[in-house]
Amino acid sequence: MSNKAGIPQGTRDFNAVTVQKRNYIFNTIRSVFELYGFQPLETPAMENLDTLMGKYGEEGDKLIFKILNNGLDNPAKQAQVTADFQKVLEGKNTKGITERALRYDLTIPFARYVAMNYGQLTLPYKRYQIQPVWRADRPQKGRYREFYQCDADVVGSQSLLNELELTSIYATAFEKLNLPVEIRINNRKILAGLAELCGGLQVMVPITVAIDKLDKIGLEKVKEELAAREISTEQIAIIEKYLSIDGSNAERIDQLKKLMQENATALKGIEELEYILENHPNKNRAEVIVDFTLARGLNYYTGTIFEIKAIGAQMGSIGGGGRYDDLTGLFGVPNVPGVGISFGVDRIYDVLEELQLFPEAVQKGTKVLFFNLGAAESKKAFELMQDLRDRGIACELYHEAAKFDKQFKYAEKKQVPHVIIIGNTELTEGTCILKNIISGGQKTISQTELASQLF
RNA sequence: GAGGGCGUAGCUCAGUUGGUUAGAGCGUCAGUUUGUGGCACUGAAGGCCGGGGGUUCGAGACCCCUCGCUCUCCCCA
Repeated sequence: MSNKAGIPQGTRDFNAVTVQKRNYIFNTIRSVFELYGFQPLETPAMENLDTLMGKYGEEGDKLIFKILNNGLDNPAKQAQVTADFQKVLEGKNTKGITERALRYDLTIPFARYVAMNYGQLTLPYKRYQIQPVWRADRPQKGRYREFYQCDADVVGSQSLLNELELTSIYATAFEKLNLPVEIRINNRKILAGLAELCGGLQVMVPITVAIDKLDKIGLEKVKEELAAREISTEQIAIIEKYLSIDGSNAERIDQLKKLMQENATALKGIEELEYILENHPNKNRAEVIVDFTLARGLNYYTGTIFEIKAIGAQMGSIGGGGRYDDLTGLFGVPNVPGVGISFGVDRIYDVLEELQLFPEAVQKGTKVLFFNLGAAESKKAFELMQDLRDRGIACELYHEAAKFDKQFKYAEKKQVPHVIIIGNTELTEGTCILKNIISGGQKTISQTELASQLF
Protein backbone atom coordinates (compact mmCIF):
# COMPACT_ATOMS: atom_id res chain seq x y z
CA MET A 1 0.00 0.00 0.00
CA SER A 2 1.90 3.02 -1.22
CA ASN A 3 1.17 6.63 -0.32
CA LYS A 4 -1.98 5.91 1.60
CA ALA A 5 -4.37 8.83 1.30
CA GLY A 6 -5.66 10.24 4.53
CA ILE A 7 -7.15 13.19 6.38
CA PRO A 8 -6.25 14.56 9.81
CA GLN A 9 -7.51 12.77 12.88
CA GLY A 10 -10.94 13.87 13.99
CA THR A 11 -11.90 15.38 10.63
CA ARG A 12 -14.27 13.92 8.07
CA ASP A 13 -15.21 14.07 4.41
CA PHE A 14 -18.92 14.41 3.75
CA ASN A 15 -20.38 12.61 0.75
CA ALA A 16 -23.43 13.78 -1.20
CA VAL A 17 -26.00 12.11 1.04
CA THR A 18 -24.32 13.33 4.20
CA VAL A 19 -24.05 16.90 2.97
CA GLN A 20 -27.73 16.91 2.08
CA LYS A 21 -28.67 15.61 5.51
CA ARG A 22 -26.42 18.14 7.18
CA ASN A 23 -27.89 20.94 5.10
CA TYR A 24 -31.31 19.85 6.24
CA ILE A 25 -30.20 20.45 9.83
CA PHE A 26 -28.47 23.73 9.01
CA ASN A 27 -31.42 25.02 7.02
CA THR A 28 -33.91 24.09 9.73
CA ILE A 29 -31.94 25.84 12.44
CA ARG A 30 -31.16 28.84 10.23
CA SER A 31 -34.81 29.32 9.33
CA VAL A 32 -35.80 29.35 13.00
CA PHE A 33 -33.04 31.83 13.86
CA GLU A 34 -34.24 34.15 11.11
CA LEU A 35 -37.85 33.72 12.15
CA TYR A 36 -36.87 35.17 15.51
CA GLY A 37 -35.11 38.17 14.00
CA PHE A 38 -31.50 37.04 14.24
CA GLN A 39 -29.03 38.19 11.59
CA PRO A 40 -26.13 36.23 10.15
CA LEU A 41 -22.50 36.85 10.98
CA GLU A 42 -19.37 35.10 9.74
CA THR A 43 -15.91 35.52 11.21
CA PRO A 44 -12.52 34.23 10.01
CA ALA A 45 -11.41 30.66 10.61
CA MET A 46 -8.37 32.03 12.40
CA GLU A 47 -8.13 34.63 15.14
CA ASN A 48 -5.19 36.30 16.82
CA LEU A 49 -3.96 33.94 19.49
CA ASP A 50 -4.38 36.72 22.08
CA THR A 51 -8.07 36.87 21.31
CA LEU A 52 -8.57 33.24 22.27
CA MET A 53 -6.04 32.48 25.00
CA GLY A 54 -7.29 32.56 28.55
CA LYS A 55 -10.96 32.59 27.59
CA TYR A 56 -11.73 28.90 27.95
CA GLY A 57 -9.90 28.04 31.13
CA GLU A 58 -6.65 26.17 31.48
CA GLU A 59 -7.95 23.03 29.77
CA GLY A 60 -9.38 25.06 26.91
CA ASP A 61 -6.10 26.83 26.22
CA LYS A 62 -4.43 23.48 25.66
CA LEU A 63 -7.06 22.51 23.11
CA ILE A 64 -6.63 25.56 20.87
CA PHE A 65 -5.08 24.73 17.51
CA LYS A 66 -2.21 27.14 17.04
CA ILE A 67 -0.88 28.12 13.64
CA LEU A 68 2.85 28.15 13.08
CA ASN A 69 4.23 31.45 11.79
CA ASN A 70 5.67 31.61 8.31
CA GLY A 71 9.30 32.44 7.65
CA LEU A 72 10.72 30.68 10.70
CA ASP A 73 13.45 29.22 8.48
CA ASN A 74 14.74 32.67 7.55
CA PRO A 75 18.48 32.47 8.35
CA ALA A 76 18.57 36.13 9.38
CA LYS A 77 16.13 35.40 12.21
CA GLN A 78 17.66 32.15 13.32
CA ALA A 79 18.92 33.33 16.70
CA GLN A 80 15.58 34.90 17.64
CA VAL A 81 13.58 31.89 16.43
CA THR A 82 15.79 29.54 18.41
CA ALA A 83 15.27 31.63 21.56
CA ASP A 84 11.51 31.81 20.93
CA PHE A 85 11.26 28.10 20.33
CA GLN A 86 13.01 27.48 23.62
CA LYS A 87 10.11 29.33 25.28
CA VAL A 88 7.64 27.08 23.50
CA LEU A 89 9.49 24.04 24.85
CA GLU A 90 8.99 25.53 28.31
CA GLY A 91 5.26 25.65 27.67
CA LYS A 92 4.96 29.37 26.98
CA ASN A 93 3.34 30.88 23.93
CA THR A 94 5.35 33.37 22.01
CA LYS A 95 4.48 35.54 19.04
CA GLY A 96 7.80 34.70 17.49
CA ILE A 97 6.54 31.18 16.78
CA THR A 98 2.76 31.48 16.69
CA GLU A 99 0.43 34.44 16.78
CA ARG A 100 -2.70 33.01 15.16
CA ALA A 101 -5.00 30.14 16.01
CA LEU A 102 -8.09 28.40 14.68
CA ARG A 103 -11.27 29.51 16.39
CA TYR A 104 -12.31 27.31 19.29
CA ASP A 105 -15.95 28.38 19.47
CA LEU A 106 -18.17 31.07 18.00
CA THR A 107 -18.88 33.03 21.16
CA ILE A 108 -15.47 34.62 21.73
CA PRO A 109 -15.06 35.67 18.07
CA PHE A 110 -18.53 37.13 18.35
CA ALA A 111 -17.57 39.06 21.48
CA ARG A 112 -14.45 40.29 19.68
CA TYR A 113 -16.62 41.41 16.76
CA VAL A 114 -19.06 43.23 19.04
CA ALA A 115 -16.20 45.00 20.79
CA MET A 116 -14.72 46.09 17.46
CA ASN A 117 -18.04 47.31 16.04
CA TYR A 118 -19.87 48.44 19.13
CA GLY A 119 -20.57 51.93 17.79
CA GLN A 120 -22.16 50.68 14.59
CA LEU A 121 -24.40 47.97 16.01
CA THR A 122 -28.10 48.40 16.57
CA LEU A 123 -28.71 47.21 20.09
CA PRO A 124 -29.80 44.79 21.18
CA TYR A 125 -27.75 43.02 18.54
CA LYS A 126 -29.15 39.61 17.65
CA ARG A 127 -26.77 37.55 15.57
CA TYR A 128 -26.61 33.95 14.48
CA GLN A 129 -23.52 32.20 13.23
CA ILE A 130 -23.10 28.80 11.60
CA GLN A 131 -19.45 27.90 11.08
CA PRO A 132 -16.94 25.20 11.93
CA VAL A 133 -14.75 25.34 15.01
CA TRP A 134 -11.60 23.37 15.81
CA ARG A 135 -10.37 21.72 18.97
CA ALA A 136 -7.17 19.74 19.52
CA ASP A 137 -9.10 17.16 21.51
CA ARG A 138 -8.63 13.41 21.40
CA PRO A 139 -11.41 12.34 19.04
CA GLN A 140 -13.91 9.70 20.07
CA LYS A 141 -17.57 8.96 19.62
CA GLY A 142 -19.50 12.21 19.19
CA ARG A 143 -16.31 14.20 19.45
CA TYR A 144 -14.45 15.64 16.51
CA ARG A 145 -11.53 17.99 15.94
CA GLU A 146 -13.49 19.93 13.37
CA PHE A 147 -17.18 20.42 13.94
CA TYR A 148 -19.90 22.96 13.34
CA GLN A 149 -21.65 25.12 15.84
CA CYS A 150 -24.84 27.05 15.26
CA ASP A 151 -25.00 29.93 17.70
CA ALA A 152 -27.60 32.58 18.36
CA ASP A 153 -26.78 35.38 20.80
CA VAL A 154 -28.37 38.61 21.91
CA VAL A 155 -26.13 41.31 23.33
CA GLY A 156 -27.06 44.64 24.83
CA SER A 157 -30.13 43.48 26.70
CA GLN A 158 -30.74 42.40 30.30
CA SER A 159 -34.29 41.37 29.56
CA LEU A 160 -35.38 37.87 30.40
CA LEU A 161 -37.54 38.02 27.29
CA ASN A 162 -34.39 36.96 25.49
CA GLU A 163 -34.21 33.79 27.55
CA LEU A 164 -37.81 33.08 26.61
CA GLU A 165 -37.02 33.58 22.94
CA LEU A 166 -33.99 31.33 23.07
CA THR A 167 -35.90 28.64 24.92
CA SER A 168 -38.53 28.88 22.25
CA ILE A 169 -35.96 28.65 19.47
CA TYR A 170 -34.67 25.42 20.96
CA ALA A 171 -38.16 24.01 21.27
CA THR A 172 -39.16 25.05 17.76
CA ALA A 173 -36.00 23.91 16.01
CA PHE A 174 -36.00 20.47 17.61
CA GLU A 175 -39.70 20.08 16.89
CA LYS A 176 -39.02 20.87 13.24
CA LEU A 177 -36.25 18.29 13.27
CA ASN A 178 -38.71 15.88 14.80
CA LEU A 179 -36.19 15.17 17.54
CA PRO A 180 -37.53 14.82 21.09
CA VAL A 181 -35.35 16.65 23.60
CA GLU A 182 -35.42 17.93 27.10
CA ILE A 183 -34.25 21.45 27.74
CA ARG A 184 -32.47 21.54 31.06
CA ILE A 185 -32.04 24.88 32.71
CA ASN A 186 -30.37 26.23 35.79
CA ASN A 187 -29.04 29.59 36.91
CA ARG A 188 -25.49 30.43 37.85
CA LYS A 189 -26.77 32.75 40.56
CA ILE A 190 -28.17 29.71 42.33
CA LEU A 191 -24.77 28.05 42.15
CA ALA A 192 -23.20 31.29 43.36
CA GLY A 193 -25.64 31.35 46.26
CA LEU A 194 -24.69 27.80 47.13
CA ALA A 195 -21.02 28.81 47.08
CA GLU A 196 -21.78 31.75 49.39
CA LEU A 197 -23.34 29.33 51.84
CA CYS A 198 -20.24 27.15 51.60
CA GLY A 199 -17.52 29.64 52.30
CA GLY A 200 -17.66 32.21 49.54
CA LEU A 201 -17.51 32.76 45.81
CA GLN A 202 -13.94 31.50 45.57
CA VAL A 203 -15.22 27.95 46.03
CA MET A 204 -17.85 28.29 43.32
CA VAL A 205 -15.70 26.84 40.55
CA PRO A 206 -14.58 23.73 42.46
CA ILE A 207 -18.14 23.19 43.66
CA THR A 208 -19.67 23.49 40.21
CA VAL A 209 -16.98 21.28 38.67
CA ALA A 210 -17.66 18.62 41.28
CA ILE A 211 -21.45 18.63 41.19
CA ASP A 212 -21.49 18.69 37.40
CA LYS A 213 -20.11 15.17 37.61
CA LEU A 214 -22.89 13.86 39.84
CA ASP A 215 -24.66 11.68 37.30
CA LYS A 216 -21.33 10.29 36.14
CA ILE A 217 -19.44 9.44 39.30
CA GLY A 218 -22.15 9.39 41.94
CA LEU A 219 -22.71 11.24 45.19
CA GLU A 220 -19.94 9.59 47.21
CA LYS A 221 -17.23 10.46 44.71
CA VAL A 222 -18.51 14.02 44.47
CA LYS A 223 -18.25 14.33 48.24
CA GLU A 224 -14.72 12.95 48.13
CA GLU A 225 -13.79 15.48 45.50
CA LEU A 226 -15.29 18.31 47.54
CA ALA A 227 -13.46 17.20 50.66
CA ALA A 228 -10.21 17.16 48.68
CA ARG A 229 -10.85 20.80 47.86
CA GLU A 230 -10.94 21.85 51.50
CA ILE A 231 -14.66 22.19 51.83
CA SER A 232 -15.77 21.49 55.38
CA THR A 233 -18.03 18.67 56.51
CA GLU A 234 -20.92 21.02 57.32
CA GLN A 235 -20.59 22.65 53.92
CA ILE A 236 -20.55 19.28 52.17
CA ALA A 237 -23.72 18.46 54.09
CA ILE A 238 -25.37 21.53 52.54
CA ILE A 239 -24.20 20.52 49.10
CA GLU A 240 -25.50 17.00 49.67
CA LYS A 241 -28.88 18.42 50.54
CA TYR A 242 -28.70 20.58 47.45
CA LEU A 243 -27.93 17.59 45.27
CA SER A 244 -30.69 15.48 46.77
CA ILE A 245 -33.33 17.93 45.56
CA ASP A 246 -35.81 16.00 43.46
CA GLY A 247 -39.34 15.91 42.08
CA SER A 248 -41.26 18.13 39.69
CA ASN A 249 -39.95 21.53 38.73
CA ALA A 250 -42.18 23.20 41.33
CA GLU A 251 -41.16 20.73 44.04
CA ARG A 252 -37.50 21.25 43.26
CA ILE A 253 -37.78 25.01 43.46
CA ASP A 254 -39.67 24.67 46.72
CA GLN A 255 -36.93 22.56 48.28
CA LEU A 256 -34.26 24.90 47.00
CA LYS A 257 -35.95 27.93 48.51
CA LYS A 258 -35.96 26.23 51.91
CA LEU A 259 -32.30 25.35 51.59
CA MET A 260 -31.18 28.77 50.41
CA GLN A 261 -33.18 30.68 53.04
CA GLU A 262 -32.42 34.37 52.80
CA ASN A 263 -29.51 34.18 50.35
CA ALA A 264 -30.21 37.11 48.03
CA THR A 265 -28.09 35.85 45.13
CA ALA A 266 -29.79 32.48 45.01
CA LEU A 267 -33.24 34.01 45.38
CA LYS A 268 -32.57 36.22 42.38
CA GLY A 269 -31.58 33.16 40.38
CA ILE A 270 -34.69 31.31 41.47
CA GLU A 271 -36.84 34.26 40.50
CA GLU A 272 -35.33 34.29 37.00
CA LEU A 273 -35.78 30.56 36.67
CA GLU A 274 -39.42 30.77 37.70
CA TYR A 275 -40.04 33.55 35.23
CA ILE A 276 -38.76 31.42 32.35
CA LEU A 277 -40.71 28.37 33.45
CA GLU A 278 -43.95 30.30 33.69
CA ASN A 279 -43.65 32.33 30.54
CA HIS A 280 -41.83 30.39 27.88
CA PRO A 281 -44.22 30.06 24.98
CA ASN A 282 -43.71 26.59 23.57
CA LYS A 283 -44.49 24.35 26.51
CA ASN A 284 -46.03 21.75 24.22
CA ARG A 285 -42.97 21.47 21.98
CA ALA A 286 -40.28 20.42 24.42
CA GLU A 287 -40.07 19.78 28.11
CA VAL A 288 -38.13 22.27 30.18
CA ILE A 289 -36.56 20.63 33.20
CA VAL A 290 -34.99 22.39 36.15
CA ASP A 291 -31.67 20.74 36.89
CA PHE A 292 -29.74 22.29 39.76
CA THR A 293 -26.76 20.05 39.08
CA LEU A 294 -26.32 21.61 35.66
CA ALA A 295 -23.21 23.81 35.81
CA ARG A 296 -21.55 24.00 32.36
CA GLY A 297 -17.85 24.39 32.00
CA LEU A 298 -17.43 27.79 30.42
CA ASN A 299 -16.75 30.20 33.21
CA TYR A 300 -18.17 33.35 31.64
CA TYR A 301 -21.77 32.43 32.33
CA THR A 302 -23.47 34.44 35.07
CA GLY A 303 -27.22 33.82 34.86
CA THR A 304 -29.48 31.32 33.14
CA ILE A 305 -27.73 28.28 31.70
CA PHE A 306 -29.16 25.82 29.19
CA GLU A 307 -28.29 22.35 28.10
CA ILE A 308 -30.08 20.11 25.60
CA LYS A 309 -30.29 16.37 25.93
CA ALA A 310 -31.72 14.14 23.21
CA ILE A 311 -34.32 11.72 24.53
CA GLY A 312 -33.68 8.09 23.65
CA ALA A 313 -30.11 8.45 22.38
CA GLN A 314 -26.77 7.68 23.96
CA MET A 315 -25.13 11.05 23.47
CA GLY A 316 -23.78 13.93 25.49
CA SER A 317 -25.43 17.31 25.27
CA ILE A 318 -26.41 18.42 21.77
CA GLY A 319 -26.69 22.08 22.63
CA GLY A 320 -26.10 24.55 25.38
CA GLY A 321 -25.74 28.15 26.31
CA GLY A 322 -26.41 30.79 28.88
CA ARG A 323 -26.29 34.36 30.03
CA TYR A 324 -23.11 36.33 30.52
CA ASP A 325 -22.89 39.83 31.97
CA ASP A 326 -19.68 41.08 30.55
CA LEU A 327 -18.27 39.09 27.69
CA THR A 328 -16.91 42.05 25.72
CA GLY A 329 -15.25 43.49 28.80
CA LEU A 330 -12.33 41.22 27.91
CA PHE A 331 -11.97 43.28 24.73
CA GLY A 332 -12.23 46.72 26.26
CA VAL A 333 -15.98 47.31 25.99
CA PRO A 334 -17.43 46.74 29.47
CA ASN A 335 -20.99 46.26 30.64
CA VAL A 336 -22.50 44.65 27.57
CA PRO A 337 -24.75 41.88 28.84
CA GLY A 338 -25.71 39.01 26.59
CA VAL A 339 -27.27 35.60 26.36
CA GLY A 340 -26.81 32.92 23.78
CA ILE A 341 -27.40 29.32 22.76
CA SER A 342 -25.60 26.85 20.57
CA PHE A 343 -26.62 23.79 18.54
CA GLY A 344 -24.10 20.97 18.14
CA VAL A 345 -24.86 19.99 14.57
CA ASP A 346 -22.49 17.04 14.35
CA ARG A 347 -24.01 15.41 17.38
CA ILE A 348 -27.53 16.24 16.24
CA TYR A 349 -26.65 14.50 12.98
CA ASP A 350 -25.44 11.40 14.80
CA VAL A 351 -28.58 11.30 16.93
CA LEU A 352 -30.94 11.77 13.97
CA GLU A 353 -29.08 8.98 12.20
CA GLU A 354 -29.23 6.68 15.21
CA LEU A 355 -32.95 7.28 15.69
CA GLN A 356 -33.58 7.23 11.92
CA LEU A 357 -35.31 10.57 11.94
CA PHE A 358 -34.08 12.03 8.67
CA PRO A 359 -36.98 12.56 6.29
CA GLU A 360 -36.85 10.73 2.95
CA ALA A 361 -37.20 13.95 1.00
CA VAL A 362 -33.84 15.19 2.22
CA GLN A 363 -32.06 13.33 -0.53
CA LYS A 364 -32.43 15.03 -3.83
CA GLY A 365 -30.46 14.68 -7.00
CA THR A 366 -30.79 14.28 -10.73
CA LYS A 367 -34.39 13.78 -11.83
CA VAL A 368 -33.86 12.81 -15.45
CA LEU A 369 -31.06 11.02 -17.27
CA PHE A 370 -30.86 11.36 -21.05
CA PHE A 371 -29.34 8.32 -22.71
CA ASN A 372 -26.44 8.93 -25.03
CA LEU A 373 -26.83 6.78 -28.13
CA GLY A 374 -24.53 8.48 -30.60
CA ALA A 375 -23.40 11.86 -31.84
CA ALA A 376 -26.56 13.03 -33.61
CA GLU A 377 -28.84 11.52 -30.98
CA SER A 378 -26.99 13.10 -28.06
CA LYS A 379 -26.95 16.47 -29.79
CA LYS A 380 -30.74 16.42 -29.86
CA ALA A 381 -30.84 15.09 -26.30
CA PHE A 382 -28.61 17.92 -25.16
CA GLU A 383 -30.97 20.46 -26.67
CA LEU A 384 -34.02 18.94 -24.98
CA MET A 385 -32.14 18.61 -21.72
CA GLN A 386 -31.37 22.33 -21.64
CA ASP A 387 -35.09 23.07 -21.98
CA LEU A 388 -35.80 20.93 -18.94
CA ARG A 389 -32.99 22.59 -17.02
CA ASP A 390 -34.45 25.97 -17.86
CA ARG A 391 -37.64 24.73 -16.21
CA GLY A 392 -35.64 23.94 -13.08
CA ILE A 393 -35.52 20.17 -13.52
CA ALA A 394 -32.16 18.59 -12.64
CA CYS A 395 -30.95 16.56 -15.64
CA GLU A 396 -27.91 14.81 -16.94
CA LEU A 397 -26.84 13.46 -20.31
CA TYR A 398 -24.80 10.27 -20.10
CA HIS A 399 -21.21 11.27 -20.71
CA GLU A 400 -20.52 9.00 -23.67
CA ALA A 401 -22.28 6.74 -26.12
CA ALA A 402 -22.40 3.44 -24.28
CA LYS A 403 -24.37 0.27 -24.01
CA PHE A 404 -27.83 0.46 -22.48
CA ASP A 405 -26.63 -1.71 -19.68
CA LYS A 406 -24.14 0.87 -18.44
CA GLN A 407 -26.47 3.80 -18.78
CA PHE A 408 -29.22 2.04 -16.88
CA LYS A 409 -26.86 1.05 -14.11
CA TYR A 410 -25.66 4.63 -13.83
CA ALA A 411 -29.26 5.80 -13.43
CA GLU A 412 -29.93 3.18 -10.77
CA LYS A 413 -26.86 3.91 -8.73
CA LYS A 414 -27.51 7.61 -8.71
CA GLN A 415 -31.17 6.92 -8.00
CA VAL A 416 -32.30 8.93 -10.99
CA PRO A 417 -36.05 8.22 -11.28
CA HIS A 418 -36.55 8.93 -15.00
CA VAL A 419 -34.60 8.21 -18.16
CA ILE A 420 -35.22 9.57 -21.62
CA ILE A 421 -34.12 7.47 -24.56
CA ILE A 422 -33.53 9.05 -27.94
CA GLY A 423 -32.07 6.65 -30.47
CA ASN A 424 -32.04 6.46 -34.22
CA THR A 425 -35.75 5.75 -34.56
CA GLU A 426 -36.86 8.43 -32.11
CA LEU A 427 -34.57 10.96 -33.71
CA THR A 428 -36.15 10.56 -37.14
CA GLU A 429 -39.67 10.39 -35.72
CA GLY A 430 -39.19 13.38 -33.44
CA THR A 431 -40.17 11.34 -30.38
CA CYS A 432 -38.53 10.06 -27.25
CA ILE A 433 -39.06 7.22 -24.84
CA LEU A 434 -39.78 8.30 -21.28
CA LYS A 435 -39.10 5.52 -18.82
CA ASN A 436 -39.70 5.36 -15.11
CA ILE A 437 -36.82 3.50 -13.50
CA ILE A 438 -38.69 2.65 -10.34
CA SER A 439 -41.89 1.27 -11.88
CA GLY A 440 -40.23 0.06 -15.07
CA GLY A 441 -43.06 1.50 -17.15
CA GLN A 442 -42.36 3.51 -20.27
CA LYS A 443 -44.13 5.50 -22.96
CA THR A 444 -43.24 7.12 -26.23
CA ILE A 445 -44.09 10.78 -26.52
CA SER A 446 -43.27 13.51 -29.01
CA GLN A 447 -40.31 15.69 -28.20
CA THR A 448 -42.52 18.77 -28.04
CA GLU A 449 -44.65 17.12 -25.36
CA LEU A 450 -41.57 16.87 -23.15
CA ALA A 451 -41.83 20.58 -22.45
CA SER A 452 -45.09 20.05 -20.53
CA GLN A 453 -44.04 16.84 -18.84
CA LEU A 454 -43.86 16.84 -15.06
CA PHE A 455 -41.11 15.01 -13.20
C1' G B 1 -2.74 14.07 29.86
C1' A B 2 -4.08 8.33 31.38
C1' G B 3 -5.70 3.51 29.67
C1' G B 4 -7.89 -0.47 26.28
C1' G B 5 -8.90 -2.55 21.11
C1' C B 6 -7.55 -2.90 15.98
C1' G B 7 -4.17 -2.30 11.25
C1' U B 8 -4.52 -8.43 5.63
C1' A B 9 -7.40 -6.48 -2.02
C1' G B 10 -11.00 -0.15 -3.45
C1' C B 11 -14.67 -1.64 0.98
C1' U B 12 -16.18 -5.36 5.00
C1' C B 13 -13.51 -9.14 6.93
C1' A B 14 -11.52 -14.86 7.20
C1' G B 15 -6.64 -16.80 7.73
C1' U B 16 -6.01 -23.38 12.64
C1' U B 17 -0.60 -24.73 18.16
C1' G B 18 4.26 -20.41 13.29
C1' G B 19 4.69 -24.34 7.57
C1' U B 20 5.49 -24.15 1.27
C1' U B 21 1.74 -20.52 -4.23
C1' A B 22 -2.48 -15.40 1.43
C1' G B 23 -8.58 -16.33 0.77
C1' A B 24 -14.12 -14.96 0.70
C1' G B 25 -18.16 -11.54 0.01
C1' C B 26 -19.19 -6.82 -1.94
C1' G B 27 -17.38 -3.38 -5.53
C1' U B 28 -14.64 -2.57 -10.40
C1' C B 29 -13.77 -4.23 -15.49
C1' A B 30 -14.93 -7.72 -19.52
C1' G B 31 -18.22 -11.41 -21.54
C1' U B 32 -23.07 -14.34 -22.04
C1' U B 33 -26.38 -9.63 -24.38
C1' U B 34 -24.48 -3.95 -30.63
C1' G B 35 -32.09 -0.72 -28.43
C1' U B 36 -34.15 -1.99 -22.42
C1' G B 37 -31.44 -2.00 -16.23
C1' G B 38 -32.02 -4.49 -11.36
C1' C B 39 -31.28 -11.09 -11.45
C1' A B 40 -28.09 -15.09 -12.89
C1' C B 41 -23.70 -17.38 -14.80
C1' U B 42 -18.37 -17.16 -16.67
C1' G B 43 -13.77 -14.79 -16.43
C1' A B 44 -10.13 -10.91 -15.22
C1' A B 45 -7.63 -7.14 -12.76
C1' G B 46 -6.49 -5.84 -7.92
C1' G B 47 -1.81 -7.40 -1.86
C1' C B 48 5.96 -4.87 0.42
C1' C B 49 -0.36 -8.77 5.26
C1' G B 50 0.74 -0.22 8.11
C1' G B 51 6.41 0.58 8.61
C1' G B 52 11.20 -0.90 10.93
C1' G B 53 13.91 -4.35 13.82
C1' G B 54 14.18 -9.17 16.40
C1' U B 55 13.22 -14.67 17.52
C1' U B 56 13.13 -19.02 14.04
C1' C B 57 15.23 -23.78 9.26
C1' G B 58 10.60 -20.99 8.31
C1' A B 59 6.58 -15.04 10.49
C1' G B 60 0.39 -12.31 8.03
C1' A B 61 0.59 -14.89 12.90
C1' C B 62 5.31 -14.59 18.30
C1' C B 63 8.52 -10.32 20.78
C1' C B 64 10.26 -5.01 20.74
C1' C B 65 9.95 -0.14 18.61
C1' U B 66 7.24 3.13 15.54
C1' C B 67 3.17 5.23 12.71
C1' G B 68 -2.08 5.26 11.89
C1' C B 69 -7.20 4.36 13.19
C1' U B 70 -10.78 3.52 17.01
C1' C B 71 -12.99 3.44 21.97
C1' U B 72 -13.00 4.76 27.34
C1' C B 73 -11.53 8.32 31.29
C1' C B 74 -10.45 13.72 31.95
C1' C B 75 -12.91 17.72 29.44
C1' C B 76 -16.46 19.03 26.10
C1' A B 77 -20.64 20.08 21.45
